[in-house]
Amino acid sequence: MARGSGTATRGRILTAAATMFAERGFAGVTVRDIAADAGADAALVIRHFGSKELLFLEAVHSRFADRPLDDVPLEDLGRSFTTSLLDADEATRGVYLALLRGSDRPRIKARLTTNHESHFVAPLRARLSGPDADTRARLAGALLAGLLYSLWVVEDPGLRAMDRAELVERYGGLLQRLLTG
Amino acid sequence: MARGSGTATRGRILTAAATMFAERGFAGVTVRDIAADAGADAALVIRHFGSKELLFLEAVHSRFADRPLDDVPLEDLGRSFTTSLLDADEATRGVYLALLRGSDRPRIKARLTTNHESHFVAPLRARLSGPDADTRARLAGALLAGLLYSLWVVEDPGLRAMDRAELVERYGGLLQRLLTG
DNA sequence: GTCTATAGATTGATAGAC
DNA sequence: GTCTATCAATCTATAGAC
Repeated sequence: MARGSGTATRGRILTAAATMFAERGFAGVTVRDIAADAGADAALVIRHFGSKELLFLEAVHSRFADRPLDDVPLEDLGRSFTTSLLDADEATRGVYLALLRGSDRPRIKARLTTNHESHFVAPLRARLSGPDADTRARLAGALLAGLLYSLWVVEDPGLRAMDRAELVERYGGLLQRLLTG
Repeated sequence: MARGSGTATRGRILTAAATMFAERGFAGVTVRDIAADAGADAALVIRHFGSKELLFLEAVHSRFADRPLDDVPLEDLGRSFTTSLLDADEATRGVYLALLRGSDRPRIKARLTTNHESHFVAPLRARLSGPDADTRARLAGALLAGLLYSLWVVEDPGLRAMDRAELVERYGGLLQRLLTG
């Protein structure tokens, strides 16, 4: 067992925490809930991770596809990235919502910010060039975040009912125009 | 005093609640806090409003400018709407964040959804025509929400540091292209 | 209408035995 | 490393006197 990886119980707690936080958010889960799910004791959870918030930060990791964009032609980037976001699985959505709704806590907000940067802005900027590459990537990040926000947080019924291919074509097309004007 | 408006105390509770919820969010304020700020008793707060959540829903109203768009030429709509959002005051931002972070509660999420519809989508759709007016308005709503999300929730430092006029020009210009392609 | 008092439940976190 | 027991501090909401 690797150094610092702790016991099997620690691993079970981490797994339980990741699942439950993604399903019910930070406030919706108690330390006791996690302990019960992991077949352990509440005191042990705190002993291993220090606090509920530290456990949250350690357990919850965004899982947006790491780098599915390297092989994509530059002119397909907008639609391709949009597609990959729409294909995000339930757990990924859950983590996103948990971070969002827990963002009144400074450390959770900080995590949300770095996630936004590393998952949305950075991958796009890496494919762009020119003096305003950073600006375009950030504007594109805002654009993409708006789509997820509308679909997953607000749950705009009109957007949800929209044909997926048309959504990719129109929103992804708009993104593409921003990236390679 | 108008029928149903209740007492002066009721009004003070409502005012205190609106202010404090906007500043600290739903979870960050207790009924006791509100009562103390209103110079009343916690029990009275519940007696008047039934529950903390009902008080929240009654006290918190989004204040995005109601309809500043009717006099705006159609070709300036994108930049104009973007500008008005960037000019939102502190209290408006607070309400938006409180709704967002409280959206794990079904009734608060419902409020967020209707606010999104009435403040972002509906005003734009009212100015559009054609068979896909509704679709374009909803996509535009997502776009705008993404900007607020990036600036106010994620607080993307790159976007925050950006020149305001350039932000309006680029993001508002993109919105304009979506509205009147 | 307003208050005191308190129920009643839950929470995160700690102390200390084993 | 794991558990029992419990602290100590919340919180929302209610009952009932005035």
